[in-house]
Amino acid sequence: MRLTRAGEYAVRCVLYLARRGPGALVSRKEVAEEADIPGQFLAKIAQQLARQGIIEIMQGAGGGYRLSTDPDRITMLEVIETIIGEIALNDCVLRPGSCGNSDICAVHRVWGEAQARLRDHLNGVTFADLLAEEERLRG
Amino acid sequence: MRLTRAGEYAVRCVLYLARRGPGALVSRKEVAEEADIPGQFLAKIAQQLARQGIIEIMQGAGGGYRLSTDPDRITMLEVIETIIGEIALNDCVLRPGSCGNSDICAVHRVWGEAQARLRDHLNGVTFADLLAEEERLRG
DNA sequence: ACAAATAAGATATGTTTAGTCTTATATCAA
DNA sequence: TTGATATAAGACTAAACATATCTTATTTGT
Ligand code: SF4
Ligand code: SF4
Repeated sequence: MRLTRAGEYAVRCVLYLARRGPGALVSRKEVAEEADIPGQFLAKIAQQLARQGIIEIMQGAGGGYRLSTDPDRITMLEVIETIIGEIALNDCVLRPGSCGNSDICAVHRVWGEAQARLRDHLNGVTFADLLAEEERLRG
Repeated sequence: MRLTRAGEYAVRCVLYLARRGPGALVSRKEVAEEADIPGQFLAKIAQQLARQGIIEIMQGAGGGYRLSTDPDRITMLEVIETIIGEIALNDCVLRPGSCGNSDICAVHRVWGEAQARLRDHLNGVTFADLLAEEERLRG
């Protein structure tokens, strides 16, 4: 895998929305400025998050973004994989056909297990957890 | 992180050398053909592995590559990081200065822990383990 | 001296990333 | 119903990176 800039921005965006409260409708401009994300780039990312159902986008004057569900039901894995696709440490894990050896390859198994552990770990972290940790760090 | 093609080739190269026996001197041509690696590209990768002390390169006629130590003392992490640099899930983990928030950022901690776990896991797999697993799969 | 083999640097080539630009569409409010 | 505000969607661009290959030099054994 590789966390691209877009993936990092997606996490920042969702975290900022979570921080503003579950129901808050926040303009793209505000998110972009406060979370330090290039505005137009954020637009692309938000559209992907919306397609995935993680956020809702309101168009037109007074529009903006809001979370479509509670922060404790959104995990880091979801947000990241929405943007960069399924996390894969080696291509052969995602597409076993890409290497003819994959069914008898010992290395393949190592990648598979490492990937599974990483995904499980990230899937265990919700944005509610992140908010709570932020509180702890601040206070 | 991201396992590049070069990283994958490095693992294949070391695994092939381990398979041929710890002391065996194997020509680049043989490694390239048997492990399915473009010859000149393998040369570059081998040079990096040699600089790191993982393999030894003998120049001149009758030259080639050999492991410089036992397969049970070479881990996947070592080989991979020799080629692609330290595994990093997010840039801020490797270079905290790259994001001003890193010391108060809850997300940062998640990346840090995930990265540590992944590296530990890969550091626990030696090429002797891989050879043993290959035996098990074959037999 | 010659042949075999790797070293090292320069040079493509293709893909991905990161971001911008432009035009269209939706919404609110006067 | 018109204008201002805001996002949608797709085309486009520039830079970085990955994946090699080519060329010339150097090393080594016979
Ligand atoms: S050799 Fe093994 S690890 Fe490498 S690509 Fe093929 S299956 Fe995957
Ligand atoms: S916001 Fe947090 S996770 Fe993102 S780059 Fe900065 S420190 Fe790292």
